[in-house]
Amino acid sequence: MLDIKFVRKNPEIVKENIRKKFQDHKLPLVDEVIRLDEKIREDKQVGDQLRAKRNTMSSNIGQYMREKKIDEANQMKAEVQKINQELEGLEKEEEELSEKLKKIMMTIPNIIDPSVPIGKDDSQNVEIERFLEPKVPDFEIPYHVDILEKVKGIDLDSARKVAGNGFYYLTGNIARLHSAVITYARDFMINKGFTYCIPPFMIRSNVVTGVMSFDEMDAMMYKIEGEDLYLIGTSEHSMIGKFIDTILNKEDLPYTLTSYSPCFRKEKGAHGIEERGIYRIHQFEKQEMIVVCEPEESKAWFEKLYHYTVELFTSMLIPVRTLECCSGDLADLKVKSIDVEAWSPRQKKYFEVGSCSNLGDAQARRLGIRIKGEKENYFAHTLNNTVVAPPRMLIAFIENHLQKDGSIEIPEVLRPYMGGLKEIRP
RNA sequence: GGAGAAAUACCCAAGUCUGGCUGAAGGGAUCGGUCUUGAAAACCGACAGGGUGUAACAGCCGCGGGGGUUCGAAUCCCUCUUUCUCCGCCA
Repeated sequence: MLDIKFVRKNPEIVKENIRKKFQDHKLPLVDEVIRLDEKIREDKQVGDQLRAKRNTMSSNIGQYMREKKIDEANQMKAEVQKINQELEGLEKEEEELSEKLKKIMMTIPNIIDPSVPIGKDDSQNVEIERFLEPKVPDFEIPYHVDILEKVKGIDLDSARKVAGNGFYYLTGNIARLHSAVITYARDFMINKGFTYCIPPFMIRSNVVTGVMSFDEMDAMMYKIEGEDLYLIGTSEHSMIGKFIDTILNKEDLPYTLTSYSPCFRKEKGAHGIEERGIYRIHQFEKQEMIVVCEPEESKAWFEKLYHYTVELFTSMLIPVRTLECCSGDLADLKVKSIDVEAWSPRQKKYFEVGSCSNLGDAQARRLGIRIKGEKENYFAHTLNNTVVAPPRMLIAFIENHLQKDGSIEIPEVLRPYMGGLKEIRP
C-alpha cells in the first residue's frame, strides 16, 4: 500500500510502475484515487468547520443552562440539530469515499526496486547465482515418495484415511530427519543473532485481513468453526501481527526474529504430478525469519536474509540457486523478491524451497507499524524469508543425498541432531 | 465454562456515581534550555497518536475497539476485546 501523499505528488511514477508490472488495466485507478482523495479532503474541511461550530454552540448551551436561559438554550439546540443533519450526510459520504479509496489503494502495486528485472510473468524471472554444483548421478533417482517409502519413512495411505489427501505420516528416521532439519535451522538462525520465537498457530480475523486480501484468505486459510480464529498459513502472519498498530523505539530496532510453526493451507487449485507427494500439502512445518527495520536498512537486510537460506542449504550440501522475481511476477505489496531454489537431480531442474521478500513500508503502512522519530513518526520496513520448510526441502534432500544402494546420506552438520546417524538405510 | 472488578497518553494517576469553565488535572520518566569548570539540584519549556488546511495562527478526530442516547459523552446505555480476583474443569 502506497502513501496517498506520494500518489498525489507523483502520479506519473505510480503509473510508470504499474506499466512496469504489466497491469495497464489499473492505470485509470491512479486518477480515480487522486479524485477521491481530493473530494475526501474537501468533505473533511467542510465537516471540520461544522463540527467546530457545533462544539462552540454546545458549550454555549451549557452556559445558557447554567444561567437558566432556557429559551436561548432551546433555540440553539434546534440550530445544532440542523448542523447535525448536515453533518450526518457528509460524514457518511466521507466514510464511503474513504473506504473506496482504501480498497483501490490496496490494489495499486508498491513501487518496485529499480534493480528488479522487467518481465511479464514467472517465465522471465532471472537466475542470479548458483551455489554448489547441480549433479545428476549415474543411477536413476526415483520419485521422492518412492524413495521415502523404501526407507519406511512415509505413510500416505493411512494419512489419506485419517485426514485425506494432502497430509502425511512421516515415520522413523525420516520423521527424525524432519525434526533435525527444523532444529538445525533454528540453531543456525539463533547463531546469526536472531531471536527464536514460537508464535500462536491461530490468529483472529482482524489480523488475517490485515496481512492478506480476502481472496488470498479464502484460498489459503482454514477457519475454526464457531470461533473468530484462523489457522496460520505461515508464522509470518502471527509474527507480523505482533507489530500491528505499534510505535517502535529506534533503539529496539532492528527486530530480527526467527519463528517456528506448523503451517496450514487449503491450497485451492493445486494439481499436477509435481504438486503431489509432499511437495504441496495442507499441513507442513516451517522455520521462518522476519525483520522489522529502519527504512534505509531494508536493502542490506534483504541481501543478508536470502544468503542465510543459501548458506543453510549449502551447509547441508544441497545445490541451490537464487532466482529473482521479475516485475510482472512480483506480488503487489513487494519491492523486491528472490526465491531460493533447490536442485532436483530427478527433474534436472531447480524448484522453489524458499522465498525472500522486501515489502518496503507497504506492509507497515497497512498495519500501522511505525517508528518513533525525532519529530515525526514514520513507517518501518518489513522483510520476511523462509529459513526452511522441511517437507518440501526433504524432497531436495533425499534426491541429492540418495546413494546407489538406496540409502540416504546424512550430511555432517545434521548428524548431531540425528544421534550420530550417518545414513538412513532401506 | 460460572461470578465479580477493571481498562485514561511512555509509566503512575485524578475525573466516571451527579454529562457542560476537563478541547483530560497532577506526578514520574524522557528531550530541549537557564544556571554550573562539569554534574546534581532548582527553575523554564516540549511531551500519546492521526488527519486537514495555512505565509503564519488556528481548527478537527482521539480516554481499550465498535455502535447508540444527547444540543453536548472519558462520564449514561449496548456490544466486543483484554487484564485481574474467585469458583469449576484440564494437560
